[in-house]
Amino acid sequence: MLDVALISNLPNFDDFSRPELEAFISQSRARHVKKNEYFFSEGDPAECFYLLLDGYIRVVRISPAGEQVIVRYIASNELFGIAHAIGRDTYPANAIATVDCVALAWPMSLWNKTVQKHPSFAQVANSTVGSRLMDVQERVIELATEQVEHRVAMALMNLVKQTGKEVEEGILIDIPLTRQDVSDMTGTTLHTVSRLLSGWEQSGLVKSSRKRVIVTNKEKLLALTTNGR
DNA sequence: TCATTAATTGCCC
DNA sequence: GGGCAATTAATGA
Repeated sequence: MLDVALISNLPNFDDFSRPELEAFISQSRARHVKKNEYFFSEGDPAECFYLLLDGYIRVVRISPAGEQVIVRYIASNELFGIAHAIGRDTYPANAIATVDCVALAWPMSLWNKTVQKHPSFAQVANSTVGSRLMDVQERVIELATEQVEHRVAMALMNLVKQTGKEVEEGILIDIPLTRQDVSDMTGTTLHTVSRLLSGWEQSGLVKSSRKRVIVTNKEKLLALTTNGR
């Protein structure tokens, strides 16, 4: 089976034997979701957990004021929709395909069994939950205390880490990314983001065009994330 | 080509 | 910095 070769190297499956892995995968269903369509919405019953094979997903919540907030992006080979790992039976946010995506979906009823039987899987699940929690906490502090310029620089660096792709001019953030998206991540407005990016483009830190951002000077951008004032 | 969606900029708070 | 409006640019049907 093609899928086995694709994922057998992931740390999630270190302690699966080949037949175990094949059996596990045979219980999943491949789900293709087109750009801008939903894997699931906030509050939906958490019927499945997923492993993203290809694409990028943005995790979005709607604030009480009705504004959309991009909580994070999910890249390929990450688990998502793992509501049971945090003791929920509904999904805590919307998961929207940023580009065309392919994921494997397992019925949530398999979650407990899998975690109990396979420490490697449990460990990846735990560290996924843990590092996402850390991210959220860091961002709450950031939003409350840091300058906008600092936050935007931080958001771009995180995207570089997750989705960065080497190109001639620098590192491309490999998802369609609008100014609006960046402002939804950093709690600013698209205007401010546009102005910041224009300024950075002038000084040679980034290069941007419609839905595309290339970081041309990672060091300087990184410097903005550490002092920022 | 036209309609839609994104991005920029200037002005004011 | 944010909000708004006008303008321009890119894109996809």
